[in-house]
Amino acid sequence: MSEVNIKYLAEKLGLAPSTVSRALNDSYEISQPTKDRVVALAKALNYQPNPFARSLREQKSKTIAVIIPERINNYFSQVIDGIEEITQEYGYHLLVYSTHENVETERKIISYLLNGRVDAIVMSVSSQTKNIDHLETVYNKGVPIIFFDRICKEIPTTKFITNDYENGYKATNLLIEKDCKKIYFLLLSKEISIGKERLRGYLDAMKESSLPFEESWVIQCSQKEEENISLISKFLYGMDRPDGIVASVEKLAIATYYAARETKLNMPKDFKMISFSNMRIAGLLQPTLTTISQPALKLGMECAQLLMKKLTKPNQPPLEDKIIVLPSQISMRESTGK
Amino acid sequence: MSEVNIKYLAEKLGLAPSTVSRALNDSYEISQPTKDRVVALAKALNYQPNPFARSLREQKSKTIAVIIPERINNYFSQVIDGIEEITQEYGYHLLVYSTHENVETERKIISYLLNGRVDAIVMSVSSQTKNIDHLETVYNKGVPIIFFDRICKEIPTTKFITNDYENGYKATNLLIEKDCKKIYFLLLSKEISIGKERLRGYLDAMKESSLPFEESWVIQCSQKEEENISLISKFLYGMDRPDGIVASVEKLAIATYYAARETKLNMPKDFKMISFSNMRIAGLLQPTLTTISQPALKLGMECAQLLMKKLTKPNQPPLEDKIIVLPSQISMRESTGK
DNA sequence: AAATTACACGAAATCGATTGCACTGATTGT
DNA sequence: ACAATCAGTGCAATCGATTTCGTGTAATTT
Repeated sequence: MSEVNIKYLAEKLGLAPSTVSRALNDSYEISQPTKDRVVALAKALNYQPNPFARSLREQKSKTIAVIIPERINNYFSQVIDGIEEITQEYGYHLLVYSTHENVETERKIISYLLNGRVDAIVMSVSSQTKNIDHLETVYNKGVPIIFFDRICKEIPTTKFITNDYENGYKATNLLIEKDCKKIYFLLLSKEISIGKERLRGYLDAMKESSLPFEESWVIQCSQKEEENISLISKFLYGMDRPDGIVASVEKLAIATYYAARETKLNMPKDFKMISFSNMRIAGLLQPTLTTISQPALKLGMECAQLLMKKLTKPNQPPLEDKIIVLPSQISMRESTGK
Repeated sequence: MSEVNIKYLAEKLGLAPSTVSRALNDSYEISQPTKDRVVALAKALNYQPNPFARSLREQKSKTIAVIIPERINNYFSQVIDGIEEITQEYGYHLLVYSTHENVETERKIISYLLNGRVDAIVMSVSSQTKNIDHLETVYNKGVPIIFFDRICKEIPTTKFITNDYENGYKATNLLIEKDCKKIYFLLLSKEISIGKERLRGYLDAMKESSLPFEESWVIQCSQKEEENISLISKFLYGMDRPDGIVASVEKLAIATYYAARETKLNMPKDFKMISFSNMRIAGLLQPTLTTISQPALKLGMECAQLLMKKLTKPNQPPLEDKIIVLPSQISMRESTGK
């Protein structure tokens, strides 16, 4: 590829490779005239240092892995945009992987990353993840790891989430205020940390209200769109259907729209819904969807900022074991009634 | 990080590093018993070869760059999913970059990749891209590059697109069949190759019909959502507003929905619309949107397949200079009338 | 018995950049 | 006047894996 290497430059300049290297790195031991000559030639030949030689020597890759459960999801796209915005400034590169919500894939991806290929990992765990051996391995190897959204509490590192408990609570109360008497909660999977928090908010809100509640109102959904639609349709067909639904993730809200269409029920007349979602077009659905949207871009930026500090400044302590909570925003729309 | 290297293994086994390397690579010069011992220990210690040492030596990175204009777009997410599905099997990694439709960013990203960091580039050029020096540099350096969707015709390499001309033509005729008399075309930017093709299809369909046509019906939109909405609203307010709209990209269709709401016009009664789009929820909009959706996943997979062949098989010729066309699919929905 | 050959493995060079140490010539201190 | 200091540069080792070229042994051939 690029035949212009440091040895070639050295030859052209009548200097030693080491001198060229030091000149390019602006070392104090090199005289200004020499530096100027070196830099000039490097620019003229468009010299680009070989990243692998450098990584090998320095034991760092200037690369960060981002692992997400799915790509077709605005939320994750926005988070990555946020991460990239910051890391780009520092000359870092992003390896992006999707687990497709599959733990086995997650394990495999992680195993590829334990050989120094990346300097750090930013991830949102798959909904299937129960056994966290692979995550512990990462931690034990000393690779900085940051979790976001779907975090793994057991690993002592920094995690970023939104105020899920609070919003689960608020969302539920919002439906209660709108006079809903029977509120269901759609859960993607019990393993997801944020699902749990949102559920906890819902449960507490239900408990505090004087409304009835049954365990079976917490609906465990799957990854498969079709299954979810028929599952939701099933209980919407029932005489004892809910008149309020809290969807813990966007795709369940969408499934509910399809189910509503199938069952010919009218939203918000027959039932109201609120969903956690970062869709841009929530305002174009029929009816428009009341959402709780997460500050995805900001979250990505903060993750990256923290990482960059850790990776680029000398003598940084390990990432603190703490959870940073960013506030979400509720947008009232038609699906919860006017 | 990982202290288990080939030298360490060699020591433990009482062998030379070269022997260990050969054993792990299943060289014919190593006896079976020795191979077994080496492989066993490597597995036991969970030995992972250092990717940089290997890349440095072999002059290849097993990494591919994917450059897209924006992340928050299902189409691109699906393409990347497709690419990843194939490249993962071959042990390749994906560096993903977004240009945010900015040529300067595009240039910068490309410049980072010319030092051997990646073995190939798969990209969709930004809508601003006119000057293609940076793309020519890539080509001249011998880095395999594949374009998709928004291609750069001037570079002699393989490009993947969908049958944009044909679909622009079909979409327009579809509106004509639905009795539209005045059909506008929403264009994102004249620089985008696919925009041009879709436009050409529209123009030809208009020409062939007996309908009137004016140059000003091709609306040049920008990247800014707000600007587009007010631009579209403006002509929708006019007395001589269109009764049919072909949106060349998804975001313009969305802007049109907002504009329709603002101007209190009814779709499909007052005007009909068809859009190129890969939205999953086109069927949930009000009215549901008739779309031409591209085979994004498949496109990604075919790109990757071609690349993998080029990169993993010996003595491959350069990527052929040709355009591969994949068929899109039209989904009729309410926005074009029943 | 000498020579060829197959086999199993080791030594050292290589990829390209960085860096600890050594060396030269000039300047400063005593 | 002679040692000590220092700026400016080169030499060689290093990072970890691969690979070229050998080496030594045993088996087989002539």
